[in-house]
Amino acid sequence: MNTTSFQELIEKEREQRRTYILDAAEKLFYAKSFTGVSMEEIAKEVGLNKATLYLYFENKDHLLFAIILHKMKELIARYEGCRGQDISGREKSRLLGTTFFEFARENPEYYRTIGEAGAGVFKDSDNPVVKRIFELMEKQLGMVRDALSEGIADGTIRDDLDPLEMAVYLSVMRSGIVCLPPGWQNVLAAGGIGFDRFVSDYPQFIAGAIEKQASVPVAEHKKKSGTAKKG
Amino acid sequence: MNTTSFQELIEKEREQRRTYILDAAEKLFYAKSFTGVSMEEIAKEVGLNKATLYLYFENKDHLLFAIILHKMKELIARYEGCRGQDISGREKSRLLGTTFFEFARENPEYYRTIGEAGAGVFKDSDNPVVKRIFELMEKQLGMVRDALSEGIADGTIRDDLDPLEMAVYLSVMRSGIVCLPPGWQNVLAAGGIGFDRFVSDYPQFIAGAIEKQASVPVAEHKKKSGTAKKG
Amino acid sequence: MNTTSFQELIEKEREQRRTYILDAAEKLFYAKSFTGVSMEEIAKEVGLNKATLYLYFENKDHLLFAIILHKMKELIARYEGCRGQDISGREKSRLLGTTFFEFARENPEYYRTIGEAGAGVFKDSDNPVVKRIFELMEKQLGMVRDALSEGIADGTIRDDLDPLEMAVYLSVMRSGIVCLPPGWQNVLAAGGIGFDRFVSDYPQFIAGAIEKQASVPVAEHKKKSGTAKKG
Amino acid sequence: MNTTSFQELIEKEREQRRTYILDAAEKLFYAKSFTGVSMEEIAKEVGLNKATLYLYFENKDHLLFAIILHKMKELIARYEGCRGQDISGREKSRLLGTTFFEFARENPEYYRTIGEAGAGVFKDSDNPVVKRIFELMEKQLGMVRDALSEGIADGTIRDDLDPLEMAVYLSVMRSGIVCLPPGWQNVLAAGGIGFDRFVSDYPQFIAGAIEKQASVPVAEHKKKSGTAKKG
DNA sequence: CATGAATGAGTTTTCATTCAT
DNA sequence: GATGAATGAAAACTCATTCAT
Repeated sequence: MNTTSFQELIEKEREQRRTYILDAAEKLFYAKSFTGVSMEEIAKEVGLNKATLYLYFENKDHLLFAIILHKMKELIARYEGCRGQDISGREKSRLLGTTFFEFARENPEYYRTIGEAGAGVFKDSDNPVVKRIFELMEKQLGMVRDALSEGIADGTIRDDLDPLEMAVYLSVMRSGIVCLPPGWQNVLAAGGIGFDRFVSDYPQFIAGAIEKQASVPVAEHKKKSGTAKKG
Repeated sequence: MNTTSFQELIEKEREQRRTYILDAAEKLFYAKSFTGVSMEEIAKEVGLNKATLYLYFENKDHLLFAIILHKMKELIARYEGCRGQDISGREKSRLLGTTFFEFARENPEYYRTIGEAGAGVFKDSDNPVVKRIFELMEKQLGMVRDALSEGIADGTIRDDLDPLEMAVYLSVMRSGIVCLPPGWQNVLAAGGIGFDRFVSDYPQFIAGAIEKQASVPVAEHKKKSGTAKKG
Repeated sequence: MNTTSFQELIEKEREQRRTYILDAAEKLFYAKSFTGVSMEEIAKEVGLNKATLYLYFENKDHLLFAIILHKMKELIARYEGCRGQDISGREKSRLLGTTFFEFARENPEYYRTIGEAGAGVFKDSDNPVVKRIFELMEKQLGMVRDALSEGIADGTIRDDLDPLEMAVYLSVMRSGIVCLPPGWQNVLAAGGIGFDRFVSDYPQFIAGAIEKQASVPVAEHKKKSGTAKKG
Repeated sequence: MNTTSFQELIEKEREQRRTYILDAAEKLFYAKSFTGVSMEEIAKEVGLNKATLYLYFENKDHLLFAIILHKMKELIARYEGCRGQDISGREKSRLLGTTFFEFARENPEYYRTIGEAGAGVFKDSDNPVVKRIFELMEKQLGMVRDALSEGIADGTIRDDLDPLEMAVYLSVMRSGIVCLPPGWQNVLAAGGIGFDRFVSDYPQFIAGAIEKQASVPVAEHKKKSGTAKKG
């Protein structure tokens, strides 16, 4: 019995070719930058004619969009893998963070690339692909927010801030870390702190910002007025 | 008595013209983007010949460098204005944060612009100007770190993390916030959280991450299995 | 009884598809221009593959040729409909003119399109299709000429000019009118003369150029020096 | 005494270079067609870099515009040379016609070229250059109309048609003649009528269409049936 | 017959940069 | 010092056309 029709085979092959192109483009974008790579180069890399690329992607922008879409879906899939576990909201949030950093380590140049491509690429917000990207962004943030909401409900996450807001703080932080500009990276290194340690110390740093505290932190004390400098 | 020599006068004029050019370039870069603006446009804006720009700046890149340098110096100057106040390290750190956000609000496009210009601009790290920029980055971070160190010393800042590391976490967070990508900004807005609130809530969020805690946070507990949801 | 063989059926279908393509191409050419329309667009319009078009027309040029051929045949058919009427050569010539303008009004974009496509399309004058077009041009002109000849014979058309030559003058004029460039059209409009009036006044204008005059026109006389202004 | 300032010299040189470019472009456009010539070719022809062309003309279109403008001005200048002569309106109109054909013979490819370029080039009717072209068109037509008006006044031109309308008829005819498509040209040749004769016979042809007639033309009469349907 | 895929050659335009004056 | 002129290199995108299936 023929389970895959001829049509499906054709379609599959086409999809594969698209993937080849995408992979080549991705590789080149990472090596240089989005604007730094020409369609010509990409074409040469895949061994296709420049014009052929336009049969698969209507735009240079759309190449980037496709990459972004792909990566977002992958990350969301991993996030979804974290669902349904019997853990506290706090744990779940941490798990999402770990998942993210794992993903980022596997795609070290991805975030830098889209950061540099700049928001200008998404200018045409009517474009369905751009819309889809925004939707996925929302979905991703929503998953982080949901974990936090659970944590608020189960008392493991602070309840004095909006969970969506916190989700964005966390996301900003996480992507900021994986995109750490070389200047800062150098300073850290000069201070004896490698990038890996920087990443692995992060959960400890952020914990206090999101967990529900048993009691109030040590009160502020004026350096001046205070007789005791430290206690 | 003529205290300024002829040479100095010449020099001063030259400096002034440099500033004119820089101002024009800045304005245009913000309005479009670094790559989106041509030397031609800048020249037209200042009313000079395109070639003349090259008498003041060896490169288009150097225009950007000069802007960055200028802004960094300005911010550092403000940071320095925070020194010598008789406040706790915690307070000082907060003050630096506030200073930063104030500065960012006054230069709303600056961070976006250099973010989009991308790290690629700094490729030539042998260039003395690039080196200088990296030095100032280090200096800036150093000032944040110093405030944190003071806080560690006076017991207002947690002492289980390296202050330099924390300084970078904070910087990442702060610049991430002021460069919040439109996608996330939209999601926040959809959730009823305006950008201003997002910025002003930030200190409350981050406080727990940097302050010294009086006691351990609430322990993790199983969400489901736990009889008590919240204790 | 089956009078049409299988072969003929096939042929008929093929002819039909050719017509579909032609119609689509015509429509698009009129809407934009010959060069402004791509084979891709035409293919999409008919719902066929681009390559398929080349099974029916060896060239993009040949698409235009076929359209021209078709239109010429149609016009010739109408011209032929004017034959055999019991009217003077003068009347017949006028009738042909009316027929032409009627045809032009029904195909408002046709003449503009081929005008813009330019004579360059017919460069390859060895091509049989191009030859055929030239033949039909000749035939068309011949019909106008014949009407004029009849008129010369019956005394309704001036006899001091070669009828073929006059036929070309008339044709030039007619096609010039239906292709009136927008610039002139605007000037006319500004002078209060609409295009329709311009067309309908034409016969009155041209009449004097072709009819046999009973007597010599008023002699030229000096405007200023002349004592008598008009004789 | 220096009557031409340095500025003027510079300006003059620039103008000269513009003219060089224009001449080259004109030559090439005539040899092929407007769309058939690339900026590259033009640049090569003048021995300049492609980019340099854009310093003198903002567009490929503007190259054509400049050529058109130049030619129109030249023709208008010649038309103006026909003014103030002490001749009848009829004579003046004829003179303008002769002037036009002379001009056209000196610029044999010009009219064909702009005809083929098509009205599409003037799409952007807001463009000041396009506007200027339209103005000159109007001016040109106006001059023909004025001659006819004079003729109407002095009784040498028929007075039953609007002079502007007649001016357009004449202009259509004239430009149609100089742009005579090769197909028709061939037919004429086959009939033993060379292009030159075709042009030189034209005044005789058109005379009856514009001159005031002393009497009514010979009435129509039925060719065959003879008895006269119309009396 | 029909088509999906592929392409080579081209097009206009842009830009940072240099150099003679 | 300032500039008008010039340019080489590139870049994104298009299109008529071919060919294997």
